[in-house]
Amino acid sequence: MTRPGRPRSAASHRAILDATIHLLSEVGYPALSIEAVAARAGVGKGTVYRWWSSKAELVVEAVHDAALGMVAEPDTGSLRGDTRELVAGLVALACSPLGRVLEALSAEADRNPQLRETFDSVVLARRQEVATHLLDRARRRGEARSDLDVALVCDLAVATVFHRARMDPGALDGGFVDHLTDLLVAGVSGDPAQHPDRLARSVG
Amino acid sequence: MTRPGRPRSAASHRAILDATIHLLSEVGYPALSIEAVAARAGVGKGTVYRWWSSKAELVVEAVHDAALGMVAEPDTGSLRGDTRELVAGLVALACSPLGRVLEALSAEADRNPQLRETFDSVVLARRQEVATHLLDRARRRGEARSDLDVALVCDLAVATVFHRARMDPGALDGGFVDHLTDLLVAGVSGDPAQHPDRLARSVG
Amino acid sequence: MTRPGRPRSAASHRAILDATIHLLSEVGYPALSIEAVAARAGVGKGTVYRWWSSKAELVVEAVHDAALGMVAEPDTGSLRGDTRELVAGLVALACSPLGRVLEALSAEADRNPQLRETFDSVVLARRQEVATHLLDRARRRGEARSDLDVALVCDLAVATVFHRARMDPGALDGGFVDHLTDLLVAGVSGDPAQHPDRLARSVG
Amino acid sequence: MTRPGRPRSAASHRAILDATIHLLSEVGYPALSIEAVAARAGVGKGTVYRWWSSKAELVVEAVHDAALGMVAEPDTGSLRGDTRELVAGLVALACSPLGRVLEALSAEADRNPQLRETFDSVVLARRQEVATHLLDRARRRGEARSDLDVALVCDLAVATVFHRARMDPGALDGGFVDHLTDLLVAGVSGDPAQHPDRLARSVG
DNA sequence: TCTTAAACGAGACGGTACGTCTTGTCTTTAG
DNA sequence: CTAAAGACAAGACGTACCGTCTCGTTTAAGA
Repeated sequence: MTRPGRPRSAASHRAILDATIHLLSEVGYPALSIEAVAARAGVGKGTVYRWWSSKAELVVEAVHDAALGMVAEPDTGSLRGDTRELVAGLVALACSPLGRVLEALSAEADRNPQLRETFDSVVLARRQEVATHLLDRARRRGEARSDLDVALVCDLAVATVFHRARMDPGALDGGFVDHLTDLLVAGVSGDPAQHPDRLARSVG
Repeated sequence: MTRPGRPRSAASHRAILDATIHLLSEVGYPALSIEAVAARAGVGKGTVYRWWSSKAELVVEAVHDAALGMVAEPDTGSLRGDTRELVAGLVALACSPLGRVLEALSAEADRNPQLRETFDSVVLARRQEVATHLLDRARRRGEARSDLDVALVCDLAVATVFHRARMDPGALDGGFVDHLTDLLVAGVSGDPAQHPDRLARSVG
Repeated sequence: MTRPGRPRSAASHRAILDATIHLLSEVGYPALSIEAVAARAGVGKGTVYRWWSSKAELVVEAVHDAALGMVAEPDTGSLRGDTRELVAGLVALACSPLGRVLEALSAEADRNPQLRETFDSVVLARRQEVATHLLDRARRRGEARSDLDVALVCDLAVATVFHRARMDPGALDGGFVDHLTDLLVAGVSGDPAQHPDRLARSVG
Repeated sequence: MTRPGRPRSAASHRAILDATIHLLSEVGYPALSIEAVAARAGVGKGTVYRWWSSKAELVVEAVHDAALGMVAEPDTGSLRGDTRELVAGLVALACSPLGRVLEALSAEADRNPQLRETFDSVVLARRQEVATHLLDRARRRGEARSDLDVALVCDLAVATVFHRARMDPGALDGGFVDHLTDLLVAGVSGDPAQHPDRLARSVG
């Protein structure tokens, strides 16, 4: 027993999500208009409004849809190798068409919790998971400190890559990946005992 | 010998810049409208358009005007102390009203080079200078590696602070400052010899 | 031997025609929507469109359906009596629910020949027939001129009644019927010889 | 001391009224859209809405504006001559572009009192005035009955002309004018004493 | 003082996009 | 094969601003 009436058109649904992603990457979030999405998708405005009640809702679904399965789990055997791959993956993402969309999203994140959550789940969450495993392995090999804030390390990497992508996209080359990897590995493996305050604390 | 006619009204000028900063911090860059600036400043729209030909130009001047002399040079005697103060200063900036404006600016930076340059000169340039001195002193004390990319370290700090301010403003507390300082200090002082490539290079 | 498949629903057919008439009398022709007809008839939109290809076609059938046998043939023995009854019948029609529908129809007649024809056949044709007989009898009694344009006299009566119904429905009372009858009878029985041109013609 | 701000643009005002009249004559009242008026006038929608709050209001002004000084006062010396000129004037009006507009207006009159009033004041009022003078003169010459309802006579003429214009525009020729004049003159000059009822009444 | 001319406030202008509504058509499942 | 349901493309609705423009008024320097 199904609902009567004409079912939702899969073609329209797809066309709208695609148009949204393309327009987002071209004009950014604030300049994205539902009218333009409908026109680009070859669809009536009503069809968009029927299924998504706001621009944010539409963007959220479009981004989730576009970002399915985009993080691989690196396991090269060394902290440096794994980190480099994670950073390289981030750079690849930031440089992809979806990257421009995500930049726009993060830019809007402080004004719309829905978008913040989307950026978080698409860019950060999976990477934190991956990074957690990565650091566990590293710790077992004695390559990493045990008092790390994984979320902070992830934010460090993500923020820096997206910041650079925004401020100087040309600089996102292999050298950048190397240097950032260096800093992260050093930070992650650095002996906290070097620090007098922490030394004092751990002694006391 | 001055131009004939009524001179520019200093009061209007000030009122417009102030209104711009306030509105920027309230609604962000994309939603900032000249109409609203004019209304808030108690000024005709034409007066704004007479002196600034675009929203970007207006924002650039307003931000520069608001950001005069906001970075102190820390010198605590230790890398960790100096770093902590730098980070704390960044957090303070990001949490200030101007901080919200700058966030918005950095968000828009990938669409407008003029804004990128402004963010760069107001937030990054002076801090890179400060960080350079800070690291020089640290190196002289043997606390820092000698092969550091200062710009990258600065970007790391700035990007992370502003990223957190965007994604989770509540988390910008003392603990955050500590952890970020830890990571930066570890990264900056970390032994590059741990890296096989660099090891090979230093050996060869 | 019947056609295969589900037969046309007589109930739907009736409900649609009735809904059409009621809505026509309420909102008029231009504001009549197939959607509203379907809703009022408790029927799917498609069912209406299946059987009538346009609003005009639907209205034409509905009006013909509603107007079956509505003109009686007066024969009171005098021109005045017959005329009064004809006019009274027109006023009754114009005041009836169907009258409002016909007004709307005549209003739209200049944009749609199909509607013109319907108005003509429902309102005018039968009345011209009646009026022809009426005037024949009058002429035989010496009450009417012999050079009358029957169609014009009919139009005069119909147009005036419907015009008044539109412009001032409250004025369609017995006095109005009297006065209009007066004018028509006078016009119909008036001596054409008063007219110099016609005088000249009849002399020559 | 005048109002501050830019004054209303006379050109836009004119263009909007003209566009309204032209579109009315092309598509009729119900199909007239403010959007189309604005486009045709080369004007923003907002400018139309700023000065007229509804379609009806706009149409009312446009029609009044277009109808300034369109009724001449005939005085040929005879009832027939004056009547013929009045009828001919009506036919000319109904055949003019404004005529199509007025037809549309009268069609809508039963749904909108504002439009009724406009049709009345533009088409009827001035003609009733003229007809009153015309009949006064005729009565002084003994050409007309003294118990006439001038408004009814006017309605008769106006309704018939507009009815014909709607139902059969091609028939609005000189012959039509002649026949209608005949009937009107006969009706107006017909001896009411011929009528037994009235005779009885006047006797009693 | 009087003249001059730019700067000013106000706000109308031509536009564009909004989100809502209704149109007639199309496409499904149920009967 | 019809009926009902309802999704669809299209486009007008009236609103809200956009950035430009055109007014009458204000204001200070130069004559």
